[in-house]
Amino acid sequence: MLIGELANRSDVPAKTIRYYEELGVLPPPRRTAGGYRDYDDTAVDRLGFVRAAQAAGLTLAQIRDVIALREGGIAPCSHVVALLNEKAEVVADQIASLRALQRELERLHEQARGIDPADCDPRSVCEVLAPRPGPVVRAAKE
Amino acid sequence: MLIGELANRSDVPAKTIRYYEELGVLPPPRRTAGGYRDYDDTAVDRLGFVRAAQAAGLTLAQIRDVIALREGGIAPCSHVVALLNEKAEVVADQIASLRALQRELERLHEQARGIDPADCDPRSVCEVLAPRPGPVVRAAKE
DNA sequence: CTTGACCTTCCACTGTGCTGGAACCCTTAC
DNA sequence: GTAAGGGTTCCAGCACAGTGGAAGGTCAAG
Repeated sequence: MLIGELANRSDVPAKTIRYYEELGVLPPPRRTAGGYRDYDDTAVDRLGFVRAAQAAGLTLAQIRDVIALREGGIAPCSHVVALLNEKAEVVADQIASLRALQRELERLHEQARGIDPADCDPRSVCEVLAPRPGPVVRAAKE
Repeated sequence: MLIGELANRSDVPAKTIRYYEELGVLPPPRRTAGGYRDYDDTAVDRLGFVRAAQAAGLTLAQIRDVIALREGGIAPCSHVVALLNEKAEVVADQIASLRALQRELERLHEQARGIDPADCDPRSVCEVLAPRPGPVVRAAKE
């Protein structure tokens, strides 16, 4: 099957499929006489795996490594479990930061209630955002 | 004061200060005869505001716009409140996605318990990540 | 023989907030 | 005069997962 059909069947854009190949997430398929990529059905399974792994929050680099283990003849299960645990920690941290930010936003909301724009000292730009309490919390990333 | 002193006093790297100027977050200061940036004390306040606004999760572009209002003689308070509300919504969504991801990770953890690597069909790469239920949840971004 | 759909490669760009480095100028002390 | 320690500009790149577009090759139908 050509790349367009694979794209349709897997619901992954052809452009992305080529990108995955470049990253090593998808093995280079054989080519037709004309130089077109020619996939077999396992490519559909593979893309399904990639989607499942992304849904679990793995990066393409991690997914590539998992696949490399499998291609090297090693069942990657324990490696995958370790990745999932790692990810679970990261997610917990992210949730914690976001919750802290949520609290900060609530505080600012409260604070805004008590402010008359006319009282606002232009030097502070806007007192609604006046910094106050303890450790500064940066917005969570990723 | 020169940029280095401002950097020390505000705890923002000189490089970052120049970057903020380029973005329009900091007004271009006057220059010394030798071409050095020469700041007054208001620059320290301004950087304090930027940090507070970042702590509330605003982007530099949003911060720039808030500052532009203030420089245009308009008290930006109501605009800021709107931004904070917007941000609060985004944060709530992010927390929801991360929690969904957390549940998915727990599910996979459970699932992994019942799997013997030897049973794993290489076609699926690793059954620990076998997709299962309904809507696929992508990892939260930002 | 040409049109159109499909495929190929390659390079650049997106958003976000910086950071690093090169090559060069200014100021002060020695 | 020269060295150190500021400062200046501009260009490049980081992570991340793609996306857009140009220039061109392949293949089947009309």
